[in-house]
Amino acid sequence: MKKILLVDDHSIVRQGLKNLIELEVDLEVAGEASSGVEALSLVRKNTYDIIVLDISMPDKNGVDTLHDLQHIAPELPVLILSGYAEAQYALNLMRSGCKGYLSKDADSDEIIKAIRTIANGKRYISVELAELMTEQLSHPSEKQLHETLSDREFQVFFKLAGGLSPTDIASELNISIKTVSTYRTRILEKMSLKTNADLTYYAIKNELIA
Amino acid sequence: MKKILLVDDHSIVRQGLKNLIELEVDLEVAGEASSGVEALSLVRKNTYDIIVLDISMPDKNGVDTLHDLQHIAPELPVLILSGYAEAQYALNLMRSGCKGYLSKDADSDEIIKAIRTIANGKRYISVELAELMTEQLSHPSEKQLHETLSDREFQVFFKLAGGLSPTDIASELNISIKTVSTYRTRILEKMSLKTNADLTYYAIKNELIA
DNA sequence: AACTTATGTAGGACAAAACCTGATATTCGT
DNA sequence: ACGAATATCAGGTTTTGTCCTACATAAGTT
Repeated sequence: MKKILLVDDHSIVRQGLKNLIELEVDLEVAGEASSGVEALSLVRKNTYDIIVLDISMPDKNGVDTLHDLQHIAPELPVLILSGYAEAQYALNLMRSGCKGYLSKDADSDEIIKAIRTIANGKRYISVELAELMTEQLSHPSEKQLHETLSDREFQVFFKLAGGLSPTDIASELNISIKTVSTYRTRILEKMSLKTNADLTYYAIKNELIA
Repeated sequence: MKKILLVDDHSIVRQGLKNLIELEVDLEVAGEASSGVEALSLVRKNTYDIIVLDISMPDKNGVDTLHDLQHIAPELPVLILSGYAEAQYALNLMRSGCKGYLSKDADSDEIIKAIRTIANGKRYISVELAELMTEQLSHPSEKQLHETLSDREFQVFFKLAGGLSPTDIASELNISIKTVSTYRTRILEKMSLKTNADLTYYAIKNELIA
């Protein structure tokens, strides 16, 4: 009987997972936490075979929680559940030591399968994630995404993220708009992003802009 | 027996809600949809007493779905479930005609209470929301910027902030790009902002997008 | 009722940006 | 030192988007 710790700030989600899990004879929900802090304290007190962790929680997000878990219980395997299909998040998390990453809209079977695989000490890689990883292998890096940018690219990235138009950027840097456009393409490519809004998003989340 | 239609792209969430609901003798889940499109088609075919709608869904987000629902079934009351912190959104959505607004981390009792209240033709206002509204009433001048947007403007604002191109938006809403552009101008004007990046920034800082 | 403002909608002219493609530099591994 | 990879730069073409204008209807005011 594998003991599972569920961590998600939404009780409905926990409820849903619990239900799924209780249909399985070899799995049981041995604990629930609605926050990262609570999760850490449970892990200190009890033993579990696997922890299912939501990445986006208010007080202490999944990323930080995962990070701390690596210290207090490095052997405890973690399955990350994500609300979004956030691509590169996944890779960062896998590198940070989680054993699997699934989007919340994965179907029930896949979730159960992932839990079981991970509880048995293996890694679980979804099809989407596998694709992403091979894609990333073509431009591998331990660096932060934006650190792989060249000097010039970073300049442009920064300005685009701040909402400057290509025209303005071109004139500030004394280069052609075409050039700016080329950099933009490369930046998006390197960072696996799609739109300027993604750049802004990234810059805010990484505190490159206030 | 009140018939409920659940709309959420995460099967786990539906599962969780279903469980809660099935403990109540007077409520039953009469349908489930995992997307806005599916929800609309179910609403055309069957009758329900209430629809519980997640705002953040991939194909057609809750804002748009709510908008369409007002046309095909103006009498059908809607309870919006939101993943994000209540506040911001709520007022816009209430104006757009939903009968209640709850965050997903509301506790079970509150969710059931909201469903029941709304299914009986009343509005459900959570304590937080009520506070917000009275606050608004006492200082009407201090409206959040985005609350001054019209229905349509808000739809477009949301999409622009998320990085959708005018072309995409036009096609999603079945209006001309020119119209989208007009809305954009009005949005920027009303909010005293300048660029799309500002919109993204605003949306992130105000937790309209995660 | 007359008048004003807000809203939803586009057309056309023009401007801007994206995309594809290709040319020089520059840097780096071995 | 030399070839490979990376960075810097743009032209041409096509796609997109913006801006200004306009109009009908709804809603609100005097």
